[in-house]
Amino acid sequence: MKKKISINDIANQLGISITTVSFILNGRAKEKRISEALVKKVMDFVQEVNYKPSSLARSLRTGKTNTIGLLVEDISDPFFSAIARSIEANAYQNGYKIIYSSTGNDTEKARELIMMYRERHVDGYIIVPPEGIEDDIRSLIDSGRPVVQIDRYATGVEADYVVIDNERSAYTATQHLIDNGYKNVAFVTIDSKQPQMADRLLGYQKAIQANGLNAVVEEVAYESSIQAMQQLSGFLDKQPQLDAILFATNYLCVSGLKAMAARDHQMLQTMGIISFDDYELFELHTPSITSISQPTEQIAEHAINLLLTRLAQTDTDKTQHKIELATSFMLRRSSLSK
Amino acid sequence: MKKKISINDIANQLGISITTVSFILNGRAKEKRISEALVKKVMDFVQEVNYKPSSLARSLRTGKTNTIGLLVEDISDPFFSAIARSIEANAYQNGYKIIYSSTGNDTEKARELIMMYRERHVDGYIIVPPEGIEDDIRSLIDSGRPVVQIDRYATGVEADYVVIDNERSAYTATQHLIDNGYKNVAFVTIDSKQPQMADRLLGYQKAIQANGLNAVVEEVAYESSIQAMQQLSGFLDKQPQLDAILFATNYLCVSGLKAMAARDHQMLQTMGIISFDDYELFELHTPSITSISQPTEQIAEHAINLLLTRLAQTDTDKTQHKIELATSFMLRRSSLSK
DNA sequence: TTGAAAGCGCTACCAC
DNA sequence: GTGGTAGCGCTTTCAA
Repeated sequence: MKKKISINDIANQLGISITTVSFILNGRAKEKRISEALVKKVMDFVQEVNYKPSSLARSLRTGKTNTIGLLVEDISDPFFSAIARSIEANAYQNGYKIIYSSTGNDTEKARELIMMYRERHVDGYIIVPPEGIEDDIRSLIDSGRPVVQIDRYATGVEADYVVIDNERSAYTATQHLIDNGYKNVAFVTIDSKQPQMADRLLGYQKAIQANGLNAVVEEVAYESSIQAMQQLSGFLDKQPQLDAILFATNYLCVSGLKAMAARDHQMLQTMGIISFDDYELFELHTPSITSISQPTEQIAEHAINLLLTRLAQTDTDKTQHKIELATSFMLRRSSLSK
Repeated sequence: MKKKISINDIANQLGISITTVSFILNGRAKEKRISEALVKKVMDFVQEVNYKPSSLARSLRTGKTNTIGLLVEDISDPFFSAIARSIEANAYQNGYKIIYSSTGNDTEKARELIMMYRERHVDGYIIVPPEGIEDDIRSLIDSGRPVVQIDRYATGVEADYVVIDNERSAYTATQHLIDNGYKNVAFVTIDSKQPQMADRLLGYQKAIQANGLNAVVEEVAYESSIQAMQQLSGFLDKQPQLDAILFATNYLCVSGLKAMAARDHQMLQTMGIISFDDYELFELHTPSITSISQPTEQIAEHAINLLLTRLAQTDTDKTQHKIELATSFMLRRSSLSK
């Protein structure tokens, strides 16, 4: 099979030095004014023996691995896997490979993973930061490794980020429910102080306040779908006056739908429902579920572009780029007046 | 920050040779009978300066990168992302990192990706093989790189694989529909000759035949959800006698559900429906959708174990391991007699 | 028990 | 225009 041919072999076979071969291979032939004939000869030979430079040796020498570390909360979540898919496509187009991991939103695990990536000499990072990871991100930046955060951001860290307009989206959704005649709108969220959730809460609260209504907020300590369903079931019992719910994430909404379906099928028909993050089958649900859809492709594109730009520039630009994207309101049945 | 300390620095600081340091670091102190005192001294110092060996240099030297290449059809598909998640967890536990890509079931792209992985000196491969990739996989195996295929397998290649019992699952599902009184059961599949689809078709056909019924098979040239929906809509028009459908994949089922919902909401209630691959919201659909659920965790576990075993053994064991797992039949409303 | 030194394959500085 | 050669940081054989 492939006898693992090296640059040395090429040079020997052709009776020239490896330096020359290296220059030609790296497209610096012109610059070094190497004759066209030689260039062609080398290129042809390289083709013929199907020589591929060892990226390992190159990386060892240059310190660059052309690898990007992607750290999401959970790769099996449709929102994150959609982003992963776009990032991957973009990265490969630019000669970068992705190595990924799921943090499970666990700070310790995320910390370990960052260490591993560091050891592996990952060139840049795209991270969905869990709480408490601030110092690690800062340390990455300080040592010259670019980091782009997505979906949320660590507070007090000067790292680029790409997020959505959470407050406005929540406000609009809440107002929409109110406009459709709902008077007792609850907000079901997770037990987290991270900015994306804080902003969604804020948007909800502002809309409720602007309309002189009462805010009802339920924080779910999300551990499993079943446990969340139970908590939500209890919540529905205790708040019989509710006529609408805004869910802060799609998996909370799914748990909520299950809780309602299990209790009382009628409730599902009359309750006003909106979910953050779209889900393919929301459209097919009865009633179809209105959602706030995040532009996954745009998020991925901005993130990778930001990162590639930083990777390309040699000087360490300290300005922090903050990108906030708009969401799409997917209007369906569940939020209309009943 | 971290001044990138090397094994040389350690040796210098401690006034010993790098050989000794290397032995200690690689746990060969006993074997080399290095004094306890020295070992402790070195370990302490390593701790203190937080030294991490360069995996790059080590890889260059040893030829091992502790990286596994994962090639799936589409990482944003819930089935594949669930598998990816499990594989990742397992791999990390064993000191391996994952680098992944989506092939989009495109042979050319898959081929390129395998080349890239090869250049990167990936130690082993877990692949969902598209059609026409046989030679590339064979070449990988021949050059001593272990490959485990999942979900399907390239015909005529002696590479390990982990799949499910497609024929039996399809047979059981079809028989279940017939048992519930459906007489005109169609099979909706994709335009592919790959073994997993061929086996599902076979199971369906055998069940139909065993019951003396007529087989109706529709092959969808899946390009997009919308296009699939249109084709299925036309199919439903042309086959008004149908009373049940077995879908070969979950995305086909989703398209089918959309097609039915768009045409005639009544049809959704009376048609017998079963889908391959479970989908979280199938349970919440009205009616809830019966499905054939694949054991993603088991698939991932077997795949990674197979691979790690091969990676561990030095001799090239030529016996091909073929693992066929059972599916779970998720009985819900859509397949019961109406 | 420990150390010297040869490479793994490549890039880039400096000579000619 | 082309070539010698010094490393990048590590493992491992051989010697002491």
